[in-house]
Amino acid sequence: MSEKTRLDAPPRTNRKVEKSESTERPRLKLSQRAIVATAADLFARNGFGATSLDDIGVALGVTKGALYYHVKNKEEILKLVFMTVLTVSEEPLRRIVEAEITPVEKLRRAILHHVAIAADRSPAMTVFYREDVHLTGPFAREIATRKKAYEHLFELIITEGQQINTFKPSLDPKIVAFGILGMCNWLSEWYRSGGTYKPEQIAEMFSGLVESGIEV
Amino acid sequence: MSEKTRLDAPPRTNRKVEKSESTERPRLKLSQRAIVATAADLFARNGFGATSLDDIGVALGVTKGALYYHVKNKEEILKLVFMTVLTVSEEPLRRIVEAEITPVEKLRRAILHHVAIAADRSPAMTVFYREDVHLTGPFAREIATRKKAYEHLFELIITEGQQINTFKPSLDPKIVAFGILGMCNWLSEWYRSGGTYKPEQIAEMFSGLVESGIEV
DNA sequence: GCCAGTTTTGAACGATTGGTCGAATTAGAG
DNA sequence: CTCTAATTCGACCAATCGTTCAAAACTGGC
Repeated sequence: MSEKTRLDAPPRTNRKVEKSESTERPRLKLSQRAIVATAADLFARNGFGATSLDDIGVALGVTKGALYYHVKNKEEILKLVFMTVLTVSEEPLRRIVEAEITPVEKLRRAILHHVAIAADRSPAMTVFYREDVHLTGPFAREIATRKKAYEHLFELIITEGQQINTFKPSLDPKIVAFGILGMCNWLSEWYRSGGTYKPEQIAEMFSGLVESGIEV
Repeated sequence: MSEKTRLDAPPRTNRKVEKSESTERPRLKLSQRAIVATAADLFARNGFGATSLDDIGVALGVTKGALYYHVKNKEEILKLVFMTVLTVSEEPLRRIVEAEITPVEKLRRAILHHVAIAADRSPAMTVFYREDVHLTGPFAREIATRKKAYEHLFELIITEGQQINTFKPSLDPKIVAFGILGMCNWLSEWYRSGGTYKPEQIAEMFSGLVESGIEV
């Protein structure tokens, strides 16, 4: 934690609770993978700027100096979080768009795909959309570009559906795409695993809503 | 700016450009209102944790010490940003829900209301949904509560529409409400004033999408 | 049980941060 | 102009930050 702004009455949360006799910490083997996963969690919960390398180290049961053996920078950790999201997102969606199925079916699968990621990889997804401000230089531009490309794939599905007259031609594909993406991305604000619905069920409801609307 | 993490090649953006001969700065009269507005802008662009009080001072043409005459804390600034959002959001939506109009019309107006805020107050809205992590104590809880209440109002509209058989009874109002809110809130990620559409047009497209769907 | 390579420590660094405060400045009323 | 209160300055503080690095600790193969 180590919040930047501390109030008068410092709400210090007790860290390092487990200090039993011999076995000190869980101490899963340190690796770049573990660092990124833990960091994603902390970044999502406390924000990138308010998460110190100390925090990440403590969460892993390790000194912050040790992190630098596996990772170049704090920013590199953030970059790796972004990369994991893109890695699991881009390819599958591309395959859906290129598949030989109806636009309706494409849209359905695309929504399921996106909802599933937003739900299952919730921390990384949250970071992906909240902390892009902290990326700098060429990488920031690359992320922005690939994000746009991803959104464009949704747009393509809409456009295709309009061309074969399955989707209303009056709607602007870009706006519709943004609407759908917003609907799905917002999951990371309210979805908690173990809730009433599983990601597939939510995806189905979203699909139904987008396809035929809410009116009876 | 003053990023916490600096890369090897520091991409320093030139601040303090305007340094003409006599008239030094725009120097609008300093006030709590001005501080909050400027801070909202900076928080939205660079994040709360990465925005220093120095940054806010510079943006206002003032030393950071001066800020403390109008404001107690850095966190109080953040609190005030949150309050401005709630101030313009809650009351109008409540009036819409309580109005004597059809649920369809309520939903239409609610979407317009929400889209307009997300578009017009973009920076504050961005902060509202990105930086809630940095709130602590009772205020954090209050914001969470009022946020939930706001969402619940959307839910109410859906439920009402289902009861008079205008909306499909099969849909879960909560999920639909979250979907609509996500669609609208996502505006702050892509909407830029002066773009192709005005907020009212976007709201209309969203309404049409939600009401009758995308299929022809 | 020794050795080389890998991994972690722990202390230190320079920079920046949010916050404080008395002195200096400004503004307005009389 | 004068006096007072409101406002701002500018220097300062303690804490925390990301980062570095030599030394220590651990590791597996021989």
